[in-house]
Amino acid sequence: MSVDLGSEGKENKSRGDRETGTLGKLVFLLDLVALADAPMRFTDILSLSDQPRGTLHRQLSHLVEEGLLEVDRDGRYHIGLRLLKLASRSWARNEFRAIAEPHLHRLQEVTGETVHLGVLRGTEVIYLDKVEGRQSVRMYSQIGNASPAYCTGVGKAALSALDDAELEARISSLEYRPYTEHTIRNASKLLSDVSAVRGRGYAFDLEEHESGICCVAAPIHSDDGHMLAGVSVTGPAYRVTLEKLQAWAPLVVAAADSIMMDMRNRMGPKR
Amino acid sequence: MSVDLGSEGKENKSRGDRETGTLGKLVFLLDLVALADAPMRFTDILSLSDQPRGTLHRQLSHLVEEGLLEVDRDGRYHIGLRLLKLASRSWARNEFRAIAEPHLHRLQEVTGETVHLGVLRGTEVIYLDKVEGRQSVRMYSQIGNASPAYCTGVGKAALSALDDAELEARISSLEYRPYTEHTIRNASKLLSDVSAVRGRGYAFDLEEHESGICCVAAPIHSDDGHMLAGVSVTGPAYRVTLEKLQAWAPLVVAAADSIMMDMRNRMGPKR
DNA sequence: AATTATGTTCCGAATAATGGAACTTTGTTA
DNA sequence: TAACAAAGTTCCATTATTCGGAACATAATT
Repeated sequence: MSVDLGSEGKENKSRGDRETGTLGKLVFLLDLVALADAPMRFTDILSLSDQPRGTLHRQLSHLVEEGLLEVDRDGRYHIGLRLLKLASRSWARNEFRAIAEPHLHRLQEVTGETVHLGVLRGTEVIYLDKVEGRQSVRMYSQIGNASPAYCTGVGKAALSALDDAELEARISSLEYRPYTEHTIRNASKLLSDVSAVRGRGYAFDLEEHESGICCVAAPIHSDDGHMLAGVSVTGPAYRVTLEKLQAWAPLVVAAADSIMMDMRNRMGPKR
Repeated sequence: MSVDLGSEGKENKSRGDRETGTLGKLVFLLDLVALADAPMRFTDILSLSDQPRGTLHRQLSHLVEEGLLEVDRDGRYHIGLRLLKLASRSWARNEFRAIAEPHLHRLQEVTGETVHLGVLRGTEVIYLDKVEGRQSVRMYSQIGNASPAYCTGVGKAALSALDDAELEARISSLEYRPYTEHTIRNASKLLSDVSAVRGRGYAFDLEEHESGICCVAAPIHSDDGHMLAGVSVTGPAYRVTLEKLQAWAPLVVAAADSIMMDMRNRMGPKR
């Protein structure tokens, strides 16, 4: 049996590209509805999708019929619960997540801080799991969340496992949005940081994504380099100093290595 | 602003119905992959979907292109992380969930047992949130989970808010699978139980879905009856006696009422 | 009540999905 | 390791669905 984390998808289409195929158009609408800052009504969606009214109306109707979207009494569209059902089911059965879980807990206990597991998809990190201390609050909040790889520990760790050509290709045409004053702002800065990560075997995020939040992260990758991920220990800057992060680094790397080991074993000897 | 929980979808199609429309066929495949007991390869899916090989192959390819499915190196299909991203985002912004959250926590603290929030969809309950005590274990596990309404507290509570005609229509052609020896096995039994729930204002689940697990639940519904949901307090039978459940009932009902109140306020005076 | 903004339905034309068959790759057996 | 079988992929004329403009309904606003 093999680890059930799929390979990475195709390149991210630039947003400008017209979505192709019937499905592409529909998924574009799902994204539109899910990522909008506020719930949208028919006309709001109409103005964002350059479709004729009739067409859009039918597309939305189909999505609603299938339970992928829902419309409330005010005519506002929301992602349907059917997607939650699908996602939760697949999350629960995700083999990679299951393998990593005990290691995440161990890491959490040793460090006392929050532990994340994230997977690289293109230039985004999607968080697969999160283990916090006592406060059982909002565990879900981070799971499924997507963040740019260039400003997160897990992201930079995962990027460090790419070869130069692939790395270049991914990060050259990126928009480097400055989340904080410490956020990396261009490809060359990122390249040098990633090469430092390669050297020492782990990555830092020193308030680069969120002010006051730091982390150490180590890369996880399958033997064939097809799957890239990372583990991290995260905490508030006032409590988590650079010294502490450095002290934890070996533990994080060890956890990442253990996860890789378990994956290899689970897959059996072949390949 | 209104509560952002959509109305219920169309009736559940019986599984035998051939899915109609391009989207319907694709979603059917998503379900197939997500609900399968074990990961499936191309041929496995082929044998379950009565499509020609070429057709199925193209359909799966499209789903993979859009990130809705992923294929691992062994050719096994899995739900793509894109769905996790969509679902997590919409969950985080779900207004109904957000409104209910503080009430769930309060209920958890008072009772010391696990609290659930579930929404009725057809004859299924989909859990929207779960609050546990200290044991931080697998909080996620239940969220997004779907269970039959007829054997869960939340389900029976939600059903009790339907009028007779609607209730009849939903539960008459149901398959009553006996999960435990206490599971309700037919429509008439369910009807009488639901009418008891209507009388007292709350529902029990006495080991009807899972052996050793009991709960009390109270109904939540929008003014127009378009949205049906429920809150419950759940625990192991050895600790949670019928007496305790009865003692908690007023608290659960009060929590449900508070949630309804907050929803009304959030929606503003009109309607 | 009149008017405008918003949402829904229709139907010929345009486009994308279909499915059988040929082809390639991967795995199995002698 | 050669020969065979099973699994997976591509191709393309046919068929079914989607497209989109315009007419039709329904709410919201003045």
